[in-house]
Amino acid sequence: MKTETRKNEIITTAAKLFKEKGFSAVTMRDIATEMGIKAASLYNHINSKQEILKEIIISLAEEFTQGMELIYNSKYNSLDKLSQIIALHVTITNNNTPGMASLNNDWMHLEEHLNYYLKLRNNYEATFLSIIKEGVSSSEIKKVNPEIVMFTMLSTLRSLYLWIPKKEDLNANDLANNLSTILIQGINK
Amino acid sequence: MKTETRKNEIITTAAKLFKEKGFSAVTMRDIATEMGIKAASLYNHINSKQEILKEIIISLAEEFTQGMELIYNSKYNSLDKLSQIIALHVTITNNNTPGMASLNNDWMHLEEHLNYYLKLRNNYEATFLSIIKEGVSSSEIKKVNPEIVMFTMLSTLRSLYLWIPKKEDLNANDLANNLSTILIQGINK
DNA sequence: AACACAAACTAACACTTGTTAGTTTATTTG
DNA sequence: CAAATAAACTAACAAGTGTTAGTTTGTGTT
Repeated sequence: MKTETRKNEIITTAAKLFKEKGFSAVTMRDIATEMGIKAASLYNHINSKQEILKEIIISLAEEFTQGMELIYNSKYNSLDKLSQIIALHVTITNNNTPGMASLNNDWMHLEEHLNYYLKLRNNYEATFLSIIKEGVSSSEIKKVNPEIVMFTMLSTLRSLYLWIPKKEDLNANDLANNLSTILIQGINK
Repeated sequence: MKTETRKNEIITTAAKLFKEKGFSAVTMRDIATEMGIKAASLYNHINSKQEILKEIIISLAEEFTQGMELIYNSKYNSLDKLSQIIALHVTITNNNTPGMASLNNDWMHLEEHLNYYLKLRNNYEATFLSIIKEGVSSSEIKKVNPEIVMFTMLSTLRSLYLWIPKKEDLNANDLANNLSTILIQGINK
């Protein structure tokens, strides 16, 4: 595809603005102005505002699905799998912070692609949950409510997009290690 | 004030819609339709769409500020204070889930009241952080990065509005206790 | 009966929205 | 040079936006 480069510039610019104000509050004129062109010119490269959102969110969701599948099918124990899930989130978020903001906050505006997105998300969470339950069964993990464990971890991981840009001194590896320690070992001495 | 009741109905209805689609995607006509009246009628009770958002967010932010002040000045040890912060979030969120969605996702649209909101939030986080640092100093808490600890806890607590409505079987007390265990003791057996 | 008032209404406004059509400009390719 | 193509432009649209003005309706109080 020839226009792929310019199209990607639009998507990147849009994602940055979507992160700041949300999908609905950003206009096509906002995106165009940010790029130094007119709104109508955007349509030489993209078909609609919706399509921009879809491109941002679906590719990320598929990346997570793929990563989770790999981890689930690996032969590590449950706690190591959880650490790898943490690393997966840190890596993806580190590569595309603005996109993660849209994934978290604007998925409900996907319209035609909403069902597909929800399918991926439900599948992701079901696999995540089953890894935790395996850990409880094998006595690696305390007898705690597995859903609350997943909720705690996912909440933290889904918020990474807010914190990573504010802490540029922390590298991705250190952050992943710190999070593993805190989430798995707790903070009590 | 006499019209306080009707005004509160508008705010409650708006908060519910804001939770589903976000502030910017909800129109005054949406809110009115949900209440079975016309958009113009809303203006007998409120001054602007902005004002609705302000009423939702600022009152919650002040509630958190007040609760945090109480906990900070109490004579409990650091870990107990952290448990109380968890309970504070569970209680407030349990009482107003839709409002918490706006607080988390739509604060950037506060405009005139944005600076005041940010002041409250910065103050809240600074106090939170100092409680964690005290715990590290007094050796109650492991030598971990205090900011990452706060980030982990706050991410989880700020996401409660998403999970509480889905788990009506869990009562507030159980949830707070479970979260305290997981966040403070960890999940490793 | 007369009045006050909360709360709804209709109609309209000025502006913003996403998007389309048709055209121009500059660069690359044959 | 000629042709093709990428990428910008101007102008305009139909629909939707928050909001205002002025009016009507119903209910309770003097």
